[in-house]
Amino acid sequence: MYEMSSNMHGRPPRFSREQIAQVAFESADREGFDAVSMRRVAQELGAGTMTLYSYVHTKDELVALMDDQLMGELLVSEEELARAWPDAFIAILRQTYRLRLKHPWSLAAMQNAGLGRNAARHAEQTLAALEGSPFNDEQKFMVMTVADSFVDGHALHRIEVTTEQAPDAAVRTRSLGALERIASGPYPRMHRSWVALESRRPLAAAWMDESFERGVSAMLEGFVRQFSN
Amino acid sequence: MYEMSSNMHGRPPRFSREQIAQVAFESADREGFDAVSMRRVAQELGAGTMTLYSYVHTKDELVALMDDQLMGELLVSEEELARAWPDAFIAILRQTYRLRLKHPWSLAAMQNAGLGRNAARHAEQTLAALEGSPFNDEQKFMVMTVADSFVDGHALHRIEVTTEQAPDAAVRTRSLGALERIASGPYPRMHRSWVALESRRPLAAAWMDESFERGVSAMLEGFVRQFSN
DNA sequence: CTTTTTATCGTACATTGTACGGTACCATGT
DNA sequence: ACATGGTACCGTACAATGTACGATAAAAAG
Repeated sequence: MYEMSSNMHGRPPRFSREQIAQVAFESADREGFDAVSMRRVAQELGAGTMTLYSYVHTKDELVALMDDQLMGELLVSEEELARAWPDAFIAILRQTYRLRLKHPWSLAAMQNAGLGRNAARHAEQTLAALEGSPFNDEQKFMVMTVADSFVDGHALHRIEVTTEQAPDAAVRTRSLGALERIASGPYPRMHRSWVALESRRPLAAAWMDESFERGVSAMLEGFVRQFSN
Repeated sequence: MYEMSSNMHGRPPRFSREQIAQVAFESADREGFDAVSMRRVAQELGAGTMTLYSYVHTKDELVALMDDQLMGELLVSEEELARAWPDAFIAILRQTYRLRLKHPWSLAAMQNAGLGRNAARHAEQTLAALEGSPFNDEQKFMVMTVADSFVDGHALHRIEVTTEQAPDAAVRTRSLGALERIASGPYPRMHRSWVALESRRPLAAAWMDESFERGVSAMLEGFVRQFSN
């Protein structure tokens, strides 16, 4: 589709789309997704704002490039893929999970991204990691879908809870923090579970990690049984 | 904390917070989450824009009210809760899933919402639905967390795919649509799975539903086995 | 009526995405 | 060497956003 570097017309570009995406990517990591504006990105590149629109039709397209860059970090070596089921598969899930937590904006960005090149490669690799599994092609696809859903959902909830930042948030929104609400309201079971949890510190991170791991293995175990009729 | 209707001072409010939240809620359903602005909501109420700020400190607080209203739709009758494990629990998961699909904006809204009153009630009910299960208190909490993660993640992915609207989207973002990319690139396994899927039409909705159902039961089955050591 | 308290809302400002149009630049054709 | 045409560059402008500020209006309490 694209003409190559021969047969060039007009002024050559100063940047590449990947460069621009990278700057936006790092900006999102540092200042948060909402802080990524066309003006800011352009400024960090030392360019005028509207210059970006020579590289990108719309901001959504820039976001899609960011997402593609992110998914690139998920690609895995061939040796990694060759590991026996279910190790390679679970390793990919863990890596995806870590990536979502490291770049919390990616879950919001995803919405306007579509299936990029690296996302497709990642999916292909995920299917490859299911090679030794007892599933057929359609089942593999479903297991992948379900597992990805769980990974992203778990990351989403974890980010949500973690981002519920310090003490003034409750005041700012005039709503109670989660703990005060549970403690002060008629939520006996929530309270019981909370107490049961408190005896097993540390709470937040380690418990979330265990929850993730158990979720993954429960799901896989269930699928193996379900698809072995 | 709050004074009751006796002992009132000053001008009485024209609206209630719930009213305002409802208008915003319906607006989000009709025009999408991004279309919900303070100006629009105020206009639909027949009020000046800044009037809203007598009811709400910030837009995030309005979003939190919308989320609370949403979670209210999840509350379930006592008879429903009394059903034998795992029926009540699965029923709640299905209902949550349907609600997420019906109000796709809710996943984005959640991010700035925090644990509202109805969300806490919903969690309490979810734990109650686990009453006959073989899990202890801490395990119940984890099963709930994991299940909710899966439900929301599945809805997130499904919305993402569904919203990838018609044919001009690919042009608009200069990126290929998912199908063209899979068809045209080196993604043999994706292609195979896709072919395997095409023989089982209808594709989108029914397959997603099955994927959801299988994911839920796989996960529960796995948890039961895992927690029965 | 006066005072106190609260609701209402017009104006203003900073920030956003991006349409428009002009200018600068470079490879190519003559 | 020069003209041509295509592309990058970017200043300006506009509509829309959240919301701070302060004036005004209204209703209840004294």
